[in-house]
Amino acid sequence: MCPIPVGIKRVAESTIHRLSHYWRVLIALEKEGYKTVSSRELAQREKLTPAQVRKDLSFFGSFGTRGLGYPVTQLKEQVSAILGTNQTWRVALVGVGNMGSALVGYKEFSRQGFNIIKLFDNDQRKIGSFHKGLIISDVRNLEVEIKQAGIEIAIIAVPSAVAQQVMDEIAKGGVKAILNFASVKLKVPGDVCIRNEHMSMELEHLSFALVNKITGKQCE
Amino acid sequence: MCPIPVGIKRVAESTIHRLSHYWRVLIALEKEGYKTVSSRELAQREKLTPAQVRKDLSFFGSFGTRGLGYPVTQLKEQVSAILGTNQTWRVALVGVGNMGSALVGYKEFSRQGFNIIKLFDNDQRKIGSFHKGLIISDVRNLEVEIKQAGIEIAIIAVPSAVAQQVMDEIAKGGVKAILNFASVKLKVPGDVCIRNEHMSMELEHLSFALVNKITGKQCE
DNA sequence: ACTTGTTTGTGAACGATTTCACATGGGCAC
DNA sequence: GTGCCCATGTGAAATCGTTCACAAACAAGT
Repeated sequence: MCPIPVGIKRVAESTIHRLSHYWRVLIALEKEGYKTVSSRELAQREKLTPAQVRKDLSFFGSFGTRGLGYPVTQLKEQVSAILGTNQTWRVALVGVGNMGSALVGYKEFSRQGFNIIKLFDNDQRKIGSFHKGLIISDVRNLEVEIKQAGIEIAIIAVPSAVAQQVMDEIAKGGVKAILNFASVKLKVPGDVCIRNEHMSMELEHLSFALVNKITGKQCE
Repeated sequence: MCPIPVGIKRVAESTIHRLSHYWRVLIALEKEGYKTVSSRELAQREKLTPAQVRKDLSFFGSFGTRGLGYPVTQLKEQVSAILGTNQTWRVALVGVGNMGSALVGYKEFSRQGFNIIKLFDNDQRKIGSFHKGLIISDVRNLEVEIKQAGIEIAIIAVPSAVAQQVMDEIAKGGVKAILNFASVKLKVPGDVCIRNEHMSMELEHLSFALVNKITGKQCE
């Protein structure tokens, strides 16, 4: 909702989101052999305006060369450092059900440095068993085991009814970043950052679009 | 990005999103026995301002009674009609892999009227077999079978590399609403509405928050 | 019926984000 | 070294979204 303080200035939520896009484009450009790239080219690939690209980047520093553009590899690394994707993160996943299992197997997470290293569930039949090489721990030990493993990010993939409860334990465990797949609004301590992945809401947006005959670009 | 024309006026993207939230709250309120609800109460439950709630709703009509508030059941139904969740939708899922399987089993979709009635994959070993009661069709028949089944919404859960290709077939099949789980920007015809579920990007947002020591509320 | 209290609906003010437009400065050719 | 070209970086303007503040309207009580 409100902008995010970084240092003194404030970044727009949307800027961070676009940064993720830039990062992906830069990786692609590097593969394609580009040495430098202009804000125009970068913008075209993401259907944005060149001005937007320059504003976004200039917020974090002066990465380009006038008359030339941005050095691809270098910018890629700088964006990566800003996003924190130049390091690996220790991730715990709570709820090894339908969705949870899929997320454990989701290659892209680990490929980008998000390593799921702990699994939790409340089902006695699952606890103690292995899932894709990881043992499933009892959710009742969340707080302790999260601390021991030095978990930095937690993914909540439990039924909505117990999500808040799980959330509270995770917070007690000192985790400051949470990705929530349960479709409820969770109460979080002031120093915890939570992102919601509300899949049903995206479908509702689509049905809204269909009912109201929204077209194409206007819908994203 | 840009606002969405509904009739003549334009709705903000964020308004639609909040409408989904209101709908959920209204369902809960109805269960709790509320007959009417004020914008203040509604706002509190979603951590918004009363003015925001009134602006959002007033965009679509005049649903409340001054001095009293909004009639819960009636408003719930009106919001539902606006969102298109008062009807059922025929959904196809392409890519019965890790994520795809999880989505088929995701109860909340069907509970809200989004019925996955067709599955597609390109893996010969899967084609023809049953998955949760649905037969898996050959992705090469996408266009035809989608038309035959009268599919209205498609979910793309295939590897990024083939997502665009699948997208094109879906568009040929006449589907106007797409939920995309592949982490690439897809080119879509002007009259197709696409929503992206980029899970890695949410994690990147979290790692950004951790690196930059963003706190709590500022992060959502 | 009149008055009082409450809450909606909305124009106007405000704040945030995007786009514009141009001065600035580096590369490159001669 | 000089001059031209080009793309960045950035204030200023425009657009978009949120909040404020209040008039209008309805309910309830007397």
